[in-house]
Amino acid sequence: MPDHKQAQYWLLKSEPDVFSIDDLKACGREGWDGVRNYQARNSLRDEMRQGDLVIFYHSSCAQPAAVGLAKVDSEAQPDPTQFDPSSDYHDPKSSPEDPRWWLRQIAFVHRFDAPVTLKAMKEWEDDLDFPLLRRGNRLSVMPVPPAAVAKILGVAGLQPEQWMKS
DNA sequence: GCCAACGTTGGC
DNA sequence: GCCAACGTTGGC
Repeated sequence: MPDHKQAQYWLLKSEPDVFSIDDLKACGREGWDGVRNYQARNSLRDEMRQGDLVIFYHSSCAQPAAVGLAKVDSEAQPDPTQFDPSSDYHDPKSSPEDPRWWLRQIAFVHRFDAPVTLKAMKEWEDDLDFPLLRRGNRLSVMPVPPAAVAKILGVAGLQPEQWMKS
């Protein structure tokens, strides 16, 4: 069981062509819909807590990198796109009585002055237990160990203590 | 319940 | 564009 007093940290992947850190900065807050992987769903629905810090990551682009910070800004909500036949994320096997897919509202916090690239992170010791750095990882929502958060913040020129206190 | 086929992710 | 990794599907 997770200790619900303990701060937790997350990484959310987004393709910048679709939704970038600048898009989040512009709108301020966005429902993180369209997640259709059960492990990621479980993180969204069961493990995140309102206020948790999020590392925003750009994937499938020229320079994959952590590009900023956000925070979990709601309790879990059913993802409405699963019930919308016109949506790419429609799931005919799900029902409003027993939703299969969930989302959280995500709020913008900070855009890094310079991205913390995947290339740079791969230089780190691999005892961090950071899922992003594991081979073949495709999770779009994943926990980040505090040591990795501190490293990312440090490379981004931020004071870890300022952002990581719970 | 097994597992081959298939689709998707995502770095390169 | 390539391809490794991995999740899902569906026949049996």
